[in-house]
Amino acid sequence: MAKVKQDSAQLWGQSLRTADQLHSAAIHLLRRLRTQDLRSSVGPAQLSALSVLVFAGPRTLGELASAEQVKPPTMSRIVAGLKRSRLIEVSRDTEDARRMQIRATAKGARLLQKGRRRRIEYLAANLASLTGDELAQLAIAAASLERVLRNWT
Amino acid sequence: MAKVKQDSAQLWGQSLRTADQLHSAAIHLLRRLRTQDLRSSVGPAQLSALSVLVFAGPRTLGELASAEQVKPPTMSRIVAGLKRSRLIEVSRDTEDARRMQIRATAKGARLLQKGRRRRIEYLAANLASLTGDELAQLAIAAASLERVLRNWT
DNA sequence: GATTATAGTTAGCTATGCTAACTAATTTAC
DNA sequence: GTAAATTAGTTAGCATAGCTAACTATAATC
Repeated sequence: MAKVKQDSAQLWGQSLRTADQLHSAAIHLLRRLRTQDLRSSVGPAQLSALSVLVFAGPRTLGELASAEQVKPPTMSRIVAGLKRSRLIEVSRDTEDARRMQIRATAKGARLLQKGRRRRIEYLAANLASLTGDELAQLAIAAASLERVLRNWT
Repeated sequence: MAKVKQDSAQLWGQSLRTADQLHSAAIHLLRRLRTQDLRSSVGPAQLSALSVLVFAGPRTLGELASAEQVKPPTMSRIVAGLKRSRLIEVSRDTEDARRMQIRATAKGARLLQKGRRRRIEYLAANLASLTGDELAQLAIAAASLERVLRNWT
């Protein structure tokens, strides 16, 4: 019993240390990558909502808000901005006139992919200092992390 | 030559895929963790600047701005907010009266550590779904990533 | 048909980002 | 040793993004 207790305490300790490292690394990583979002004149919240539409398909405003963990009034303004820039199109749901169908336009998809490619190439270029093994481990770890995020409580 | 070329092309391909995963994971991770900051009544930019002061020691406004990759007017307002909440103290540099010496107060350090612990414990709790091996790999990967960030170009 | 619930919007607050233009202090040039 | 240039930070003004509270419009329920 004492053994089990000690083991799980150690595991928790390592979880805490790892969580701390991940937290710090994620903050600093995104801060670096943010510098690549040049003069797109589209803010980060708009880009992030657009990415949901591009990668997960059309959504209602409420679905977008919950995907982005934001309240509806906030998403309402984000959608208004994207619409003004013609990066999305909005129509009424035929079944329920309260709902909106929001979809990315071709222009929106192009803009997103371009910015995303810029960020990712910038990061990939900086991963070049790693060995092949380290890179492979990083890929495995990223997959673990994605699983953790999918199963989040 | 052809062999080398092909190898480095494959390496670049894996770097791109890994970069993409990391990018996505970092975004979603921080979005989750952000939900733990709600009650602190101190915004994310203020918390982040405060963390620099707590972990790296006193700084001038310009140093803080560049550490946070933000322009001086923005940091000026962030500092004003922290000062209003008495989380930092500001004094003039005795050598150069243009400069400010900004340091965290005990209250600031306490608030930061508390919020940080909340975030990290939340993340650590969700890492519990990983096996010990996966957790260990994640820790190694986080260290690699931190090295990449330190050597960033 | 009246009430209740749901989807989004509007109004108004705060925080955070920017640039341009300013003040004040220090350094450099002559 | 003063005038000019540089440096540190602030102020003003604008845009984006987050929130709550209160609203409109549609749908579902009783």
